[in-house]
Amino acid sequence: MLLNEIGEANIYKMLSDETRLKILKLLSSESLSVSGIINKMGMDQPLISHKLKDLRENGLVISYRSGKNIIYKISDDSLRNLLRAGSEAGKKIERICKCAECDE
Amino acid sequence: MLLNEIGEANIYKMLSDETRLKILKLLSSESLSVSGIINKMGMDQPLISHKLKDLRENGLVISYRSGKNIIYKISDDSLRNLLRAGSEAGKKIERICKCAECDE
DNA sequence: TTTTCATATAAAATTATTTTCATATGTTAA
DNA sequence: TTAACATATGAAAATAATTTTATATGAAAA
Repeated sequence: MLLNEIGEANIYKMLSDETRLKILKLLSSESLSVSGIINKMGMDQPLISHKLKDLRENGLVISYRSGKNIIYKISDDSLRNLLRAGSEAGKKIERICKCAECDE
Repeated sequence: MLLNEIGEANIYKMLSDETRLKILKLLSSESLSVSGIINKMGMDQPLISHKLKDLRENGLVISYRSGKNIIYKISDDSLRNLLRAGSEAGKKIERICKCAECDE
């Protein structure tokens, strides 16, 4: 991951990975520990940790320790709006593609 | 580019590339021919054509011929909302990163 | 009907991302 | 202070995306 450049495209890059996107969606409704996330996602611990690192280093999530656990939460409400807009657009585009000539 | 799977993450993938993002932003305010885009972007023709193909095959833009030229336009208004939400979130996250411990 | 212009495409070369595996670190419980 | 737990990290392996170069296609003008 290229961490040095910060910018809008980076946010999209973070969301472009299915795993990171799922994690962020989980965190958009509740804060969770790493093991909480691992459970809900059913994926390997190091993979989840790497994805969390990506999200953290790009500022999309924030973490803090609570006893044994590290809790992750979404960093800003504007990301919830972004997720909404993305899922809106996703539906629309999907419909467009069903009829038209994209992918041909 | 993996074209077979369609989905939300794909839209984000399209926007995660600076060049594609710039093109889409251009097209969000006006329809343009390929050469129009090439001029505004100052980049090589095959590169732009490839990026347009990505965007087209993923349903984010639509094209039609007009005389000698091929005109590209954004496929749906929901993408304009998405771009707005993305740039909002971008600004917020940038601010968060300026203070906090991301990227450390 | 050949030439020109605008755009697209294929294939190779380059570069980046993702995943996995092995291991390290730091906190708490014993 | 050792053992156990939760999480992070590094490095290799696997996979994917981007860029470039060269060439093809197809519409329109000559």
